[in-house]
Amino acid sequence: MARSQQLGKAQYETLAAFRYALRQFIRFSEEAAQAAGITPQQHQALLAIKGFPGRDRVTVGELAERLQLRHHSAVGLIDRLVAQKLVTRAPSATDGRQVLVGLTGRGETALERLSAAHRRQLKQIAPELSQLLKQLGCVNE
Amino acid sequence: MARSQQLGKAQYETLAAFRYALRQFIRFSEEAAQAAGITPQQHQALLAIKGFPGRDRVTVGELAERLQLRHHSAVGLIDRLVAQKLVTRAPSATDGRQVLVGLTGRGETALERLSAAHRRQLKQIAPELSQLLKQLGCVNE
DNA sequence: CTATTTATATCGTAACGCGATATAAGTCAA
DNA sequence: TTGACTTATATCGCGTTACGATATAAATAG
Repeated sequence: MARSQQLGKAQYETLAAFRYALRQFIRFSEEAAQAAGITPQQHQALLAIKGFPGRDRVTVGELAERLQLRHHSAVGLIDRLVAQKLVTRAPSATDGRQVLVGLTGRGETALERLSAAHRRQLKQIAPELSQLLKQLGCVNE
Repeated sequence: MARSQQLGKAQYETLAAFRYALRQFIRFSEEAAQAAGITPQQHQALLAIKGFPGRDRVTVGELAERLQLRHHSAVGLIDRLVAQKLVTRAPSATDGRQVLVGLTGRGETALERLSAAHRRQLKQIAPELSQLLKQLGCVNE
């Protein structure tokens, strides 16, 4: 009986299949964003803003954290979004240091369509992903 | 009752949370690879080779497809892996045009450790991911 | 023998985020 | 009020990666 640290061929295949599925999803997402006329990163940002827990505007720092970016990389991303009129900046009322970023009408529209498509896609691949996650969990434990 | 195309705040939050979880996993993976002394892309390649269904050596074209890369981008990636003695090239016996790429001992070792860590991490986050996938599927349908 | 497939090679390009560093403005606590 | 900290902005060059375009070589297949 193999020790739990030792991975067999099946485990490698499962891990690889999981990453393969993720890459395909990400590729789908990138192509959908490009087709919608925005970059994948911009799409990610719109979703992170609109989908922020309990709010629909976020500070620059919050966005950076949600996107796993450095602060000043987020600033640059927001600059590009503002230039495309997809989001707006507004100073926070409660803390003058903070800037709140929210979607414009254009941003909302773009995100709506993309999100519907993503939800459809995810529903398609969810069974496979769940299956792979389950496989990773239960063998050789 | 909202139409299935219309997404509510909750759906955006779920989509965003899913992407956030993915980004965190990917970041974990990147840091693990760097800590192991290889680039994230090299790690992906090692896994794709060792985890290829039914085999543990793959052609350049197969690797490109599994990594969702262009053919000649895969060639470059393999060049770097060979330079680091993580994989070897060998001509295919059955088709002289093809080149089979397989892991060296060093490659095996690096991948083993990384894969064990990844499996642990995935087991941790699997419940959350599954939950999010389920949420995406069942509401407003 | 010709057309196709597979891999390799080279070139420049483009995107993206990073580290380093600096500035400005607001907050907060002593 | 002063001084330390936080937050956002700005600028610089760098490094990594993958890409398109294009060409070549070798092997296969019809």
